[in-house]
Amino acid sequence: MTKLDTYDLALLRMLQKNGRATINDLAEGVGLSPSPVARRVRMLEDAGIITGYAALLDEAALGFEFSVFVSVKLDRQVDDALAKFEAAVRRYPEVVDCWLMTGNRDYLLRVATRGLADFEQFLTGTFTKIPGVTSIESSIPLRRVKSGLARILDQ
Amino acid sequence: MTKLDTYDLALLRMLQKNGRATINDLAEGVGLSPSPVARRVRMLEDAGIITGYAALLDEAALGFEFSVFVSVKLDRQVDDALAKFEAAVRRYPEVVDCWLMTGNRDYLLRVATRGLADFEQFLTGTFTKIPGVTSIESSIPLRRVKSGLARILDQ
DNA sequence: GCTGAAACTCATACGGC
DNA sequence: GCCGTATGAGTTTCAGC
Repeated sequence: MTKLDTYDLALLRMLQKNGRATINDLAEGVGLSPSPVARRVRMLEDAGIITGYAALLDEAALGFEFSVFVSVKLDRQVDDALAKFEAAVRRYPEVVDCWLMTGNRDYLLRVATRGLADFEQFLTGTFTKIPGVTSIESSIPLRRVKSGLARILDQ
Repeated sequence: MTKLDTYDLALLRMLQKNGRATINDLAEGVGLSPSPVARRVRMLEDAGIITGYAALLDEAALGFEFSVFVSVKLDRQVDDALAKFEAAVRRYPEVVDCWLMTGNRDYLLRVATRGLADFEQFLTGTFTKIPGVTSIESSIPLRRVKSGLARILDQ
């Protein structure tokens, strides 16, 4: 991995705020001509620093207003429990985000559904049926205060 | 808010996977000519369903490998504690994500830093100094299993 | 509300510094 | 490694259906 200079960091900051910024926009923003900007952006993509681009969707506007944080503990006895659980989690669209935590086979998930009824159906109908899932604890958020994608670069 | 048809949903799905997909790509994907696709995308933006576009950055590649989930409880006595806390949280680049939870003025945050040392410095040096912050509980994740931005549309 | 074509903007590659 | 130009994509608008 090559070292990033201030131009690269400025480009990342701009692209994090607007992933559809044109090369010309970026060039003007950082004070270079379009050619080196295009080359640098391609470098950042090839180096895996920019992993992709996405449209940001308003979950509430799409009807998925109801998020729940779910804490899950897996049974130590069940073989391949982690692998199977993670595969299932990746498959379910309801699970937006999932982290493996330190400790006792704990996972933290954010599940987004249309409402409490849909959430309950997901939980009892499909989620608890994943082999190895033992205890489940749900926490309900009131409101999202800050929704970052990744750490915003300093300065 | 107008009802979304299957073309709109297909466009959202494509743009969620690739926020830089061209109008021509999208047109081919959904089976329309470029003109109506451009119009529909603009409509989705204007309606606030697409709230923006972002480059997805690899936090680890940028050196922010160390994430911590922080649970915070605010003092009921302190006036404006919530507003001040939220303003601070929005200001700190270390705080990537923050949710107000149901219950007793609880917040759940994800904090991303370069390592344990930086995290400790952030916690003791700046975070605990926010007025009203009483109890803090940290949980350390091992690995991110799924990193969604928003609920992926069904089907 | 879609199609297709024309005008314009943007991206990419290359020669020169 | 950057700049400037030229060529080819991509975008946008408009007339016609």
